[in-house]
Amino acid sequence: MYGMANGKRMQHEKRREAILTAVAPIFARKGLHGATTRELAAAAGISEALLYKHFPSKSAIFHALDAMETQHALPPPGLELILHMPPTTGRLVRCIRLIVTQLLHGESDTEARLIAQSLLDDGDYARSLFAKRHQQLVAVFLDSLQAAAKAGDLRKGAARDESAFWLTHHLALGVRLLKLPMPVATEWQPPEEEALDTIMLFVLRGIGLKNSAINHHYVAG
Amino acid sequence: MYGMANGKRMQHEKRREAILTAVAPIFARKGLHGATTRELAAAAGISEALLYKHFPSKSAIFHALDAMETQHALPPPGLELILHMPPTTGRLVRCIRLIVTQLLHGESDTEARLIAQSLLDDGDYARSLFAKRHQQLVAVFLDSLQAAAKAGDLRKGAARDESAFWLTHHLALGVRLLKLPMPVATEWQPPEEEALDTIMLFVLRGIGLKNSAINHHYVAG
DNA sequence: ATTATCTATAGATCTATAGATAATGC
DNA sequence: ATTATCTATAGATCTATAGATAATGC
Repeated sequence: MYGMANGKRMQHEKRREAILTAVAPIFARKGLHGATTRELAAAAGISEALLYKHFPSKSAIFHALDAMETQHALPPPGLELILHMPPTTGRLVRCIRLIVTQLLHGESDTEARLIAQSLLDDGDYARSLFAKRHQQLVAVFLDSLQAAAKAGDLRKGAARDESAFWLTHHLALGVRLLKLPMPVATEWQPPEEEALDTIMLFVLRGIGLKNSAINHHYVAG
Repeated sequence: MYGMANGKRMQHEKRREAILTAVAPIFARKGLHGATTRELAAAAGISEALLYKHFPSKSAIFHALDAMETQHALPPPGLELILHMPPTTGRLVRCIRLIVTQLLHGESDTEARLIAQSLLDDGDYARSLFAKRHQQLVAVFLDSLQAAAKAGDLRKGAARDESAFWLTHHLALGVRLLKLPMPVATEWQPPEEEALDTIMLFVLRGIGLKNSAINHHYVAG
């Protein structure tokens, strides 16, 4: 019984990608050390030997996966739109909504788990993913924050630097990570739409927007 | 060369605790599956065989560790004080500061990692830890929020339910988890005091406190 | 006499490779 | 003829246990 098991033979490059895609949930759940080559091969529907035709070691697969995920990390839908808007309070609100929804709903469990795994390890993956994702977004955020300040939409004492961006980011990421296990790890479990709304208002107030600006630029739901 | 290696012989119960304490950083970093019994024994300074005199399996050690950490989870210093204050805006601010500092500075890397490991697994540990830690605190928080509302210290639209508590909690936890890897996984890296201050102000605004109330009840640094 | 501890090891599992086979492409 | 794939397996490591020894407590 030598030869192919399932009759599907792929080109080298295709197979390589298929492996990385299939293997992601395993690494995401168990981490580099917890995942076994047997599990990885089973998930990819191939023999363990074939894994090693494509990668020299288990950790090479893991790092190739990180690289692929980073490369495939698309700018969130809606970024293009925002990039070409003039800097205003309205753009600031859209920018924040973008960050929050991307982390909260735009990310699969597997992606979120890979971030958490990275934080428990050397952080390389999280760092390069954030760098790639938010490079443009931070600039847009700061521009718009500046504009909001000039328009008089910020309360006294509101921060004008990137801290507001990163607190928004970290809050959304924190909420996302706490939703990972089943059942969820927190008592606070509102339905999706309500959660988004609550977080958005918390953040908009948190960065120092006045009520008038919030009411004008943010529409719930 | 049979017998003792380091000449230290302990009573059963003492040794059990010593094992769990010594083993915590290993499980925290590598997780249940990533840690090997060899590493665990080495960390505890004993033979692998002795591990199995105290616990029936590796995962039993892991769960015993979770149980110990949950049990040892002390109410944060300062809780006692707050419990006996009358519900006011001032108490609300102290309560928030307590949550934030406990997560941000009151928690070792090992403890924070165990939480993250739990979120990647079944979440049981995180859930029971939070339940134990915050049981009293949530009630205090809600009381005080109510009082702040009555005193006219809340802006229009501010939430009156536990969502404010949990967003505070999740933000602080998120920031803490992102600080785990070396180097840190985020571009935003202010010194400790500045970070605390920035987060506190973000949260106090986020839950809807008016500027007057913030200025009156929160003193930076 | 009891018990805390060790060394040694069995058996399972895991990582990685060698060598064979079947599908593809010329 | 090349290459994608498999089976089989070596060698390392891992989990857990058996059986021996040394310290403690009576």
